[in-house]
Amino acid sequence: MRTLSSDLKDHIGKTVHIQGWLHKKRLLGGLTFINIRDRRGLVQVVIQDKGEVEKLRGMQIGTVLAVDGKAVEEKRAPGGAELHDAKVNVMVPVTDEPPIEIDKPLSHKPDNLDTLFEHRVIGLRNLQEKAVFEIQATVCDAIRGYFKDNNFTEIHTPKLLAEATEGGAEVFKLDYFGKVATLAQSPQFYKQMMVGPFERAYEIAPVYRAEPSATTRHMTEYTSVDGEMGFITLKDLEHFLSGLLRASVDAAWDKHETELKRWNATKPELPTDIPALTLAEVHEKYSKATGDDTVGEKDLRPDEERWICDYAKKHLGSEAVFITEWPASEMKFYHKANEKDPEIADRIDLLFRGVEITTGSMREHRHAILVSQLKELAKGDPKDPGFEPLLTAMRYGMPPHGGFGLGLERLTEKIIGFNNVKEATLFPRDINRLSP
RNA sequence: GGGCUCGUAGUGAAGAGGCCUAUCACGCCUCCCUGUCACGGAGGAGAUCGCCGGUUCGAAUCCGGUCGGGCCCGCCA
Repeated sequence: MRTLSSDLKDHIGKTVHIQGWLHKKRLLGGLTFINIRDRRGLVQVVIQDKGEVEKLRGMQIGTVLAVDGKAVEEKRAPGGAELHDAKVNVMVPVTDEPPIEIDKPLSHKPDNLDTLFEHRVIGLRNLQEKAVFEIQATVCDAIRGYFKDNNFTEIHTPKLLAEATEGGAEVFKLDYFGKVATLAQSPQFYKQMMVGPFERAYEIAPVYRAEPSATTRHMTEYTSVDGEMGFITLKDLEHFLSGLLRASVDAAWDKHETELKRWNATKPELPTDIPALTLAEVHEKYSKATGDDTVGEKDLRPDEERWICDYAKKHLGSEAVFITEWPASEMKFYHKANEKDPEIADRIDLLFRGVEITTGSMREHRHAILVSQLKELAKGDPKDPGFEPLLTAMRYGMPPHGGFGLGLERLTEKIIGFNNVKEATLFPRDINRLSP
């Protein structure tokens, strides 16, 4: 029976069998300490028998070991317990020296990120590095829980599509048995259609963007958290997103405070209702403060996103901020213009610690208006197989509805306090990286 | 796609015309060490300074090209 590192203290005085990876060797002459890593953490093994130590000669970090020994309470040991009288069995010997060291923090300096990703397979064995993805898994769990608590149904939509549809982002094209298929840039139309059957639906899945962007915010493949709900208003969406962000952050801090502090993370300040500013207000404040005139611009500059987040932290008591009242002239064809002011789109962006993590909007659910917006804004053909199903949904009854897309890696990045989204991505994909 | 910037042992860094036969730390190998936990100590191996060309008596160092990173902008989320 295998005992896990975390359970050693429950077996004091007993002989136990542990299995894991050699994580660290410390040879002190007559006394040798080794750390063994398993899925729960590390266990310290003390070896005095020269013959047992000799079995580890030439064995590199990463060697897979099984060790039998006696669990002993020991104040001087990490975790308060350790293994004595160890009998070592090398299950899988490793004699090649690892390309990077994993028992100390890996360099996350921008210049060294390439090395970090090149040796990702080994680097993730570093406890601090793998914690990034344990935190991400917790965030993902929290998001699922929040959706579930709000009566959403999880869906899985196709990533292979017939046409380039949404407009905006470039899509990847690929050969599909002689036809051209595209990779989904978002589950946008499918999640909207699924409001019909489910009223509330969500998906957490990869999406693909063929934009040749080389920034700290962009990848060609990322994990999109998509939600869509019927019978709501833009204000409802705002509340929902406030709750979603707080649930994510709280779960991460409840479960991983130690790891987050090791990354020098601070718990973000987030009020119950995240403050909202209009796009015009942001331009005005930014222009006044920096002397860089952005008034009248139809989007936010990256520097404005950073600046307004600093502003919100200092003056609004929040490290996240909603941006509202976007120009209707720039909206996607499936967005809905504001009923009272048709110059404004019912769209809302959520900025968190300097980056946009979410875009949400009300969708145009009235068939006739959607058809005309499709023709005018996207120059699209309603008969196109890429658009036709969405229009069918509207034709046969869709309530006012809205939804959002959230970048899981950007959220994780900013919870931990990284500056590059790729640091929060297991195996990042960008314009020049396809491997590992 | 544009601008700026960086490529030096396995990893991280120093060196900015001759002090370089290239320095340091970690890792690796050998030896010493019984409470380490980024253990400590002694010794050793490991780099044609990304690549190609040029300037110069002399290039890791200057110039041009090239390849590969990074950051910002654009595009986008």
